[in-house]
Amino acid sequence: MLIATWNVNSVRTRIPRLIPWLQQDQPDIVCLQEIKCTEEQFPFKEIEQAGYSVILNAQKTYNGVAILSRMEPDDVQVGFEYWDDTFNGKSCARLLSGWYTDDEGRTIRVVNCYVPVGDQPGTEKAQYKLDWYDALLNELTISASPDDEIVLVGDLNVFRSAIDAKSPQTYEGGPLGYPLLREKFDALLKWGFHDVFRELYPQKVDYSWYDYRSLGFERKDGLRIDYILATRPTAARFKEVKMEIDMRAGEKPSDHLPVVGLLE
DNA sequence: ATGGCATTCCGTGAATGA
Repeated sequence: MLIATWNVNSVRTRIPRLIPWLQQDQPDIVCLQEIKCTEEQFPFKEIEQAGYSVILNAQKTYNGVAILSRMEPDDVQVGFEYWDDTFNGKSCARLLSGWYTDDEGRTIRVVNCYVPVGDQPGTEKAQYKLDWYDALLNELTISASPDDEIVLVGDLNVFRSAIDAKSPQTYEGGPLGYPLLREKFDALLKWGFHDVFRELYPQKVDYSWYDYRSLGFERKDGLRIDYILATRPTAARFKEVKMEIDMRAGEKPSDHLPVVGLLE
């Protein structure tokens, strides 16, 4: 089974890249972030015609997450159950969970996250990001066990260490990499998640995002900020994780590329 | 040291992103 995560930076704009990719790779479960549209605006027709069911936590203009799947979900949780995800008085659509049963009858909980980007450490936006991580861990602590089959994926907006950045000096100490933020990420690992890519490939240098503004892709200057995390029993079944670098090239790419895991 | 590109909207520049 293939499980993918992709920050598409507008699902409507990305349809000409998304549909051929779905048809070619045939991922079984696809978690999208930054769909940037309401449910009414969502391109159901094209995606359903490609053979996918859709669940949504949608929002006008900003954020928004979706899970596409070749099988129907058994259950859905839209957003947080135990926290009000609001920033500057506006409700944010950044979290969506679905439960899926594979051919062998195993049910997996898939948690799709679009973590706030934040801002320089110490700012209000940075605090919202740290609070978001706390709320996510709280949800899991209440409603799940590290022995469950769980895959937590998405744009987690943090790079773990120097190996996850081409120019760590550019990004170190900024919105995506400082000690307090990494403590929050590490708390997920401590709870029981495994960074599947890094555990499969301890030395591999691969990035999931390249800045549009500084022509990061052309300079091969990226960050690994999109992740597939899994609990122990599930992590042990991942045989491969691939960054789809070709999707960053060509016409109208997202600034993020799809990360695809092969689950046996 | 700076800015650069892409996306959205009751838009014609501002806000947001990482």
